[in-house]
Amino acid sequence: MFCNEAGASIEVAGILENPDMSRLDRSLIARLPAFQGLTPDDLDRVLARATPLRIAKGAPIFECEQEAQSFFLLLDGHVRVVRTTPQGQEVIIRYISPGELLGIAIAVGRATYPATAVAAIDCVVLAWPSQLWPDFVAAYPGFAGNAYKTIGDRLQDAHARVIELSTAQVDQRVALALVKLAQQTGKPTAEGLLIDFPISRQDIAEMTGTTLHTVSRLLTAWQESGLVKSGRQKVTVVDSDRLLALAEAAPS
Amino acid sequence: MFCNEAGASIEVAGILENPDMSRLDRSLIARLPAFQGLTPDDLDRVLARATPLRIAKGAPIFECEQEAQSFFLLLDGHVRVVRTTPQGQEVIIRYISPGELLGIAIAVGRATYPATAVAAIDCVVLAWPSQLWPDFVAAYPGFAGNAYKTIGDRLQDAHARVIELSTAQVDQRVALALVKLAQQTGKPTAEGLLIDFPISRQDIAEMTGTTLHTVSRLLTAWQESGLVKSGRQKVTVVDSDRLLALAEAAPS
DNA sequence: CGTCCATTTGATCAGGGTCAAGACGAGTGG
DNA sequence: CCACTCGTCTTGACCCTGATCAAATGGACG
Repeated sequence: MFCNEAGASIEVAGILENPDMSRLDRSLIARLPAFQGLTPDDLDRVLARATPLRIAKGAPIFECEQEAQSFFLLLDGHVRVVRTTPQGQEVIIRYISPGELLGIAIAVGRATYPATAVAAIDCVVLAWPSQLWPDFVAAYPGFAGNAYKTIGDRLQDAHARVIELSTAQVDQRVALALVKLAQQTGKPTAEGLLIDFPISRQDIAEMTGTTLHTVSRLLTAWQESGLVKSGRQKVTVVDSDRLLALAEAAPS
Repeated sequence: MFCNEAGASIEVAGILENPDMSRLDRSLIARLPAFQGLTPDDLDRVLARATPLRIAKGAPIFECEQEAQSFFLLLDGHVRVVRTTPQGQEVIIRYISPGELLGIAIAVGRATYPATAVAAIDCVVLAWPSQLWPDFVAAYPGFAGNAYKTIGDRLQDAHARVIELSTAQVDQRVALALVKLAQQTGKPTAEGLLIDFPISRQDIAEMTGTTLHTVSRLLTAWQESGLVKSGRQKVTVVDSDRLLALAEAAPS
């Protein structure tokens, strides 16, 4: 179960090799928003029920429509949440960063996952069986509250994207998507905020409802004006402010 | 508090005139999904804390960014949930039908409403103070569960719209919006399913991310081919099946 | 009967999708 | 170590969908 097509050869911080992983990162884990308000004892009990999993880059964590047997917390890596249309076009719903919950369909009474989650890079997640959800809600109201807050944020986010797609031009949407990604996952470098996982033009297109061609043209144009710097599956946001201004500007 | 700019002159089923309204519709209310799983006694207690309100057509129930002092249940009428962009463009997030909860920001830990709700026609709602939410969740887990299910459905819906806006053509989006509205609120007539509240071309445009001009052209074209029948602020879906086929067809 | 708002319809045009081709880089197997 | 291949990215040319601009028509309501 810890292996998948490339599982055997992955080298992630040796969490699985350490039988006592939960104690190892306890202090880090305790700090996650998902666990705010839990007593150390409660946290112990919650972590004791979790199964750590390592997911290879490109491997699915769960698939759309599949029975929701577990819910997850991303400890390390980045996850892409995707839906495919009947015609086979993919749309990226969101990227998940370390510390976030995912696959929490069970929290809103769904029996199946509404989307597919794929590891954008090698990931480490904690998994809990869905049956535990009602117990967790009853025993650790803080945990449930944080989970519902997450759902509320995502609902808000989804509405924001509906509004964006309805009213903004392609360049604005792409600019905003890059700014958000940079804020969410940006790693500071000499040149600016580097998006911390491989992301192709195609990926950006699937996030913003456009084509890789248009994204490519925009990125080269912005590179020339010093807003971004980009390479193969790599984007660095150089001037976040000007990019954001572009995203919010009236369509000149 | 029961009055607003047009409040005094509205004529809605005389619920407020009846001091005992809750007993009046008890059997109807008990049947709403929001209350499934509550014992009659619990339902009594829940309803005893509710304030019935009458909202005139066009009047707001709550406004975006405003402090979320209450949550609501729509008993009668139809509510349009709207967001306005900084540039002043309006986007219709959804229409609420009788029996649905609204303004449940508090359930996901928000202090303010994320959107504006406006009565599309004269409405009757029940309002509860937000402070009651934690008590309700604790005392009536079924109520909370149903509320979270509602939120899950809306999240699902929002994602569906993101996908639509990202991948479908305007005509498909408009067709799908009409089919959904007809299913949700359609009143059977001799000609087909009549959408049960005044809805303008502009409204449909704001739901689908297009312009009233394009909607107008589509509706006249579809009227000629017998798919719909429409008039001033009025749309009847004549051939739901063919309209749905159009919505799902590959962009020929 | 006049005013206001919703709707229709035509003409124009541009944003951005589609089609096509080539360049570049990275990993693979010989 | 190099040649090959595949996937990503770039760039040009073209054209279509649907927005924009403009104006007229038609109900509804005071």
